[in-house]
Amino acid sequence: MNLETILGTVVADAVKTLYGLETAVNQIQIQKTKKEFEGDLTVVIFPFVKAAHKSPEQTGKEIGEYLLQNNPVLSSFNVIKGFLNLSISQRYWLETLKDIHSNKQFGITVPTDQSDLMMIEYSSPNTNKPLHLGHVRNNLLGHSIAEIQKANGWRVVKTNIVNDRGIHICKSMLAWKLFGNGETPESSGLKGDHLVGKYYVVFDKAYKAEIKELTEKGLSEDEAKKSAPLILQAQQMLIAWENNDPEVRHLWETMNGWVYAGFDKTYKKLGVEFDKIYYESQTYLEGKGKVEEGLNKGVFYRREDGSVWADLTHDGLDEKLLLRADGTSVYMTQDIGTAKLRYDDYPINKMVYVVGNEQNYHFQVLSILLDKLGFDWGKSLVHFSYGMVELPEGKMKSREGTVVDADDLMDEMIESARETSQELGKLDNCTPEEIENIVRMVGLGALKYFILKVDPRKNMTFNPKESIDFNGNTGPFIQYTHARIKSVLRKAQEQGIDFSTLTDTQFPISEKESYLIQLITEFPTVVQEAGEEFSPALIANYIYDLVKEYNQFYHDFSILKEESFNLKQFRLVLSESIASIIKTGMGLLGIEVPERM
RNA sequence: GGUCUGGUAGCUCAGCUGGAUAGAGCAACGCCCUUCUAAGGCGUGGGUCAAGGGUUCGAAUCCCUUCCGGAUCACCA
Repeated sequence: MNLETILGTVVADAVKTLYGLETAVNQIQIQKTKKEFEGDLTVVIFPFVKAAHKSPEQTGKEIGEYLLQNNPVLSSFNVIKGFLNLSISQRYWLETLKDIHSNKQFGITVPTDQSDLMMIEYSSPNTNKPLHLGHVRNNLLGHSIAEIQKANGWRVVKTNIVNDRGIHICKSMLAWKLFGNGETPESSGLKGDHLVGKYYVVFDKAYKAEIKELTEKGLSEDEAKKSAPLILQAQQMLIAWENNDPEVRHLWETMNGWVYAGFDKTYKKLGVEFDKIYYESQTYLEGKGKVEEGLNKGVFYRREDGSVWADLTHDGLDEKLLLRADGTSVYMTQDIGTAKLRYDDYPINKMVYVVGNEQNYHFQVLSILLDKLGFDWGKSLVHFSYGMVELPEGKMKSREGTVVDADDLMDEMIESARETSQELGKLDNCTPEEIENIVRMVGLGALKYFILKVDPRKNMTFNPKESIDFNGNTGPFIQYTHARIKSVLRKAQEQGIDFSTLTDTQFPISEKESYLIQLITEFPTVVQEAGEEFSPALIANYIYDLVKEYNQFYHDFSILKEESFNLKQFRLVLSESIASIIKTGMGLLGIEVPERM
């Protein structure tokens, strides 16, 4: 039970005893005391003044007296306006720190075999172009939220549904066939996904040229788009693919193979991975059966042309197509099928889709459809809907070449980390392997933190002209603090100082120090909230606050030169506890922290 | 047009389940390395919290209206 709850209970008692007012504990407002006032926690008194028939100051004083007498954890209080500021005894803080320091799993709930299972779908790339910054946000959020849910006691299965078929894939294939001259990743030196992406762009250019030619001949824009030879060929290729044409299938397998090899490298560098990968080419026919079933049950209906629809007007939505007139399936049909497959494969208690907010409508519909089809988990699926990454000029567009490439961006970040390290002379005593590792951690740390610190639901802006910072509220700032603490701890160890625990817990500490312990105690709540709200940003911002406070402490107090053994030991234990939270917390964001930098 | 969503410092963002004088970082300017890592610390300047109204002892936060962005409403995925 945390301190707020303990105090809340006593406050409720106080109000009842003093004024006869029944109050639920969770109705009592207890917040951290603002820095400019004395105290650790503050009770808001205004809600009780009516029952007390006294001034806020007088009421606060009476409640304060009661608390002081009935809870040994408190050392003093003061009342300012309607705010009762409580000071917690230093002994309590020291005992708390001692407990936390000895708890290797502090803030983390480890799942067991009996824990509920959460499946998290993320990444979900198309195999016709390389990953860009938008995908990076998706992957980082997906990976991080998986780590956070694990830390909240869930068994987690991370899954990826690869969109490996369709007309867009055929476009790249066709362009390669027509203009590629047999180019391969080996012959070109290009990463496979980039090579295929190149031909996607080639297709688009050639296609646009054909459209232009046709419109100049008098066709309308629409007609030109539909009758351009290239698009007709691509459509034929798709049909050939669906008919298992050996040549087309072979080309498809070859080019997708290149893309997967490229994706693997990108995923590995980003530090994300999957437990189970589904391929749309294997699942896209699933779901038709379910739609037929719904049709028979009368949940869906068939139009004269043979297409199948769901009428969602009673749910405040439109009508939705589920099968085309020719009987082929659409996106929604596939998602129904994929969902069914997954529930056949795993005992899923909760399904989470990490997909951009542009698909809010799709998932709203999917949830309703699954529910109508009788899946009891349909209603409870979670669409973890995140915002777009925008450039200062607006949206990124693949075809217009305004995308920020994932591989390029990671490489640039690592290179600027290298430059900064060299300028500062930080890594002069390290081996080349160590340097490589640190520079990678720092560069990627900066990128990941930059993305994860913002509220996932909101759109965010990325300006490629301004490099991502290494100072201030950044990943490297946090990593640096961790490295500094580790450095002090190494020195303490060399000097043979014992900081395995707190020998004594009865000596005075400063306000800054007790405040740091208070911050530490908030970590489990933050992890829990991050899980409930699906927000890695909560963890990022918490770690930043903790680290900022610690740096002030580090600047103002000396640790190893402190003469009092109790204080020296305490500061080491405090520092080690904070380093541990930094490491755990950053781990939940998928960010590594170096031992030195 | 319907639905959803956002508007906080020059820029990027916190704060939003109502509480004290709205916070950080970047950018600008100034100070601090003979002391545990200066990727650090301290300070200065910078705000009609889009606008107006309402509820309340109290509103950036809740409600309504308006203005300005973004997404979506495909027999694309």
